[in-house]
Amino acid sequence: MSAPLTLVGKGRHFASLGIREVTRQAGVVPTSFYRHFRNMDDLGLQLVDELGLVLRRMMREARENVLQADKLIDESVGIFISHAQANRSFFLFMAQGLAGESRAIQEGIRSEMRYFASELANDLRRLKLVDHLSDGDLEMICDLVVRSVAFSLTDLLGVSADDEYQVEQIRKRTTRFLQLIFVGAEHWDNRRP
Amino acid sequence: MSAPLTLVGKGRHFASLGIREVTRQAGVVPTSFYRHFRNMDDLGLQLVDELGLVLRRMMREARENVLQADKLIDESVGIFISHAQANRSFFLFMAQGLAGESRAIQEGIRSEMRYFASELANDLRRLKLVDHLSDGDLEMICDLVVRSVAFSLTDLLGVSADDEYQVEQIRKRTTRFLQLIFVGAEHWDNRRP
DNA sequence: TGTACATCAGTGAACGCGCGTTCACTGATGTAC
DNA sequence: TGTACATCAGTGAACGCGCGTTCACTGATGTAC
Repeated sequence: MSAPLTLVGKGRHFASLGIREVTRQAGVVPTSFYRHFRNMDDLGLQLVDELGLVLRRMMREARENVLQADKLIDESVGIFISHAQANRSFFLFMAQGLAGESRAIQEGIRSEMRYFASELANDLRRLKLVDHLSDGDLEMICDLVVRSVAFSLTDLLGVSADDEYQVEQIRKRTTRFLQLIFVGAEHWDNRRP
Repeated sequence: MSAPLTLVGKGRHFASLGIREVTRQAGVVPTSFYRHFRNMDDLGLQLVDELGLVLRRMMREARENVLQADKLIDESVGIFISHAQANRSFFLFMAQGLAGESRAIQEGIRSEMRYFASELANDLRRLKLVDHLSDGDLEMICDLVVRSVAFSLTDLLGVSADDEYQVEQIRKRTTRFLQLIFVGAEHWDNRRP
């Protein structure tokens, strides 16, 4: 299962991978593929499941480390970036899958993102940071946050992992995006009386 | 050149298209491909150029139709959605290319988005809506706007074009995203004194 | 403890097929004199 | 106006190759008695 990720990490698109290619990378005969997966789509879906685990691990780490509310954004973005670097191939796969060929994979990734957004909403409620917002508005705001971060992900995956200057730029920019969104959230109820 | 777009419109991923497949769709013998393009990447780059034209046309229409500042968001989102529907395949190609195989295509699409963001910044300046923002902050905000809209695009392309209910949901949601961002923009200077 | 059997990941040969790319070609259209 | 030539999109046959998938197989590991 790590073979396709390796190939994706090397710049290939998941949609263009073939069974022989994947098994070759895995150092195994093509026939073995069918012992584990019905076809490439099936493989993709299993990768989405594993992606879910990676995201949950990331979320847990964020929860453990973000203690003060005022550092929330900075810390979270930092954790996100370090996880994205550590699981580059996984996140590349995720970015590709969002506009991918298989509707099922697309849906899987979307649903991971929705889950992520709803967990974020829970956390913000728990921290009592968003008492003035309705559930619907909070959900919308968390969705926007997750999307912005996901888009930053594609920036991050576009630059070399050890280009520290660029990575730092992306970190700063993402942080500012989130700050802006939260400034909007603070003043949101004024707009919808 | 419209043949690959047709295939993308049918749910295929550009990265998985072959020369024979494209020429077959175009109703032409495979050899003819080489009269026009060196390879699939070359084709992709030419599509990016054409995509630029589509975006510019959309921008022009938005400029002509958005006269009152208070309707700016509603109108722009409406125009965006109708163009996205009218050029579905083009925008699918764009969404795919962002995480695609070819670095050159990726860069091309990114640069279109940057151009779009900077034009938006100009327009907002011209309308005197953002006098309190520094150039850097304005640029950041416009970037976030463009990204949010681009992400909504992938939502839109995921639903059937004639599912009016879903399209309307996406329209509303995108509008709210932008409203939130602009509320944040209004109060932004408070945060960075 | 030893024997018999089930399970299952991986093997290797074989298949027919569609792929990208080459080549010399045709035939329509535009250009020069 | 008519003739000669250049340009260029499209043709069709051919090539070698890698693809997905099938099949009967091997050999290691776990389980039952």
